[in-house]
Amino acid sequence: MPTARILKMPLGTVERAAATTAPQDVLSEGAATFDILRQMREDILCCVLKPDQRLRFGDLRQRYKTSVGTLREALSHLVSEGLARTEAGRGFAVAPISLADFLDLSELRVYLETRTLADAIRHGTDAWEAEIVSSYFLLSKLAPPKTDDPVSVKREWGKRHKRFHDALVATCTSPWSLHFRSELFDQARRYHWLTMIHARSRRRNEHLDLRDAVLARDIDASCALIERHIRTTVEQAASEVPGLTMESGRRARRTRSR
Amino acid sequence: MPTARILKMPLGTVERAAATTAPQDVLSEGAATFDILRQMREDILCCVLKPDQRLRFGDLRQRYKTSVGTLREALSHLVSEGLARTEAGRGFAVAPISLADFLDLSELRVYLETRTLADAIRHGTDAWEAEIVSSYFLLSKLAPPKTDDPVSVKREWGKRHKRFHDALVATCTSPWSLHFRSELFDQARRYHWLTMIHARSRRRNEHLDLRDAVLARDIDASCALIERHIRTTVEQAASEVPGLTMESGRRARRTRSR
DNA sequence: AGTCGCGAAATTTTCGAAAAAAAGCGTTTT
DNA sequence: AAAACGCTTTTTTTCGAAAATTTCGCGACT
Repeated sequence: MPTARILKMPLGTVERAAATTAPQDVLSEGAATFDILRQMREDILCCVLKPDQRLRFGDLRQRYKTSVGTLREALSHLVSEGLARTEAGRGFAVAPISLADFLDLSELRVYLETRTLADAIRHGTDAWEAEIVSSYFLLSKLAPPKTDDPVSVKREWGKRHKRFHDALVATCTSPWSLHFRSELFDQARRYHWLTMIHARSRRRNEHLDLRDAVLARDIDASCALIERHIRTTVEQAASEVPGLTMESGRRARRTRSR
Repeated sequence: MPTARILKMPLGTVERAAATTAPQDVLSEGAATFDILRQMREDILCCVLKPDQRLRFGDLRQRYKTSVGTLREALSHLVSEGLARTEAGRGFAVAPISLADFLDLSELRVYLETRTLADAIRHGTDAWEAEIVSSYFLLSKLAPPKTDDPVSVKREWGKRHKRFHDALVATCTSPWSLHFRSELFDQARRYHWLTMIHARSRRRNEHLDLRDAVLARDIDASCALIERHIRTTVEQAASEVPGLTMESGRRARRTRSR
């Protein structure tokens, strides 16, 4: 069973806490390419590289201090993950965002998050609970970042946020579900930064409620909470950030027409 | 079964716009890298490159007549698709197969196939029906390949089989669902060749039944058919091909110890 | 016997330059 | 004025060799 490995994993490691046993998440941890890939992924997720932004090799080479080949391989991965696009002969660009896309992926997310969470609760262990407690604690020590917070703060919060959510579903027995869940979670992260900019009073204790429901092994309550967690964010985005989310569609068309 | 509830669940409300742009299926059709990628994918899907087989650059370079960089990029993609694995410094290998994996991915497939099919039927058009008729016709002209059929025959049948199934869900309005469905469909293809080897009398008209149910716009019947289509194959594999499906686990270990 | 170490061979990873393709631009043509 | 052409510049794509790493084989040591 793949879960066995998760359980043995030391809980202190901040980096790759969970989801490592999924079918193909692991590229090759030690390689330099992997570092570049991770950096670029973070930059896209945190919107340092903005949607629809063109990714020229000249710039990238300078930014990441590496060769074209390595970059190309990393970009290739990002395309597969849906974080970048490429057209023959026209290089790469950050994947666009749109309200339609956010709605679509959130809909699937609800299914995958509830499915994996329910299964994880059924197969929960002590180590699983411990990692949930631990990762929640780390998350709670950081306030959700505001618009003008430096990127490093956003990055760190994003990391802890992901770690917490990964911890919740870590004991799910379906590697494929976990894999797709993780991919969609990352996709959603891009939209989160946009909604946060406009979010006035942050709804407070959703993560705490979630943690407690999960630790109480209450499947129905947990799934209901995570479903609302996702749906609330979508609705917020749909109503509060219409300008930004629609903007990318225009920009995408402009790029193509030129 | 939870699937009954799933069938009635309508998809998100506002996905019309998203229907046109798939998330990331298209790499870059014109490029040479894309050709190599497609060739390698086919070779893995048809088990010309066998599960757990190591993919050395020397051999690959000769086989596909291309450079290391290009190969690396293609392999990189295959890893993302879950058709290959890689470990830092140890190169690439074809992804292993196992009964557990087949069971897991089939379970998710049932959900994604029924979800996309139901939505596609709701949004069906004349062109959609025409392509279903056409692709079914092409599929029906070829008998399902036997064990000793040449690879080219298997390849062609596989191509038509995929085209038919793609046609069924073509008008689904959820790009993400379509994307994941397609990925899992390809994964399942690898297992199909193994089960076919042992399948005695091929159950005949499943595709025809499916076609007619879909054209009649009967969502419940269509979904029930495709669900059984998937489940039957899994059960067949589980009971009839225990030796083969279990073998890969051993082989994987052997490769590593070597 | 087992294993530890060390050099040789095989293999992977990284790199930047050459080739190919696209974009930009000014001039000419309709 | 808009389209068409040919030129230069920019950017992408492809390639194979150099560097780094792992694997293998063999002899010495515990």
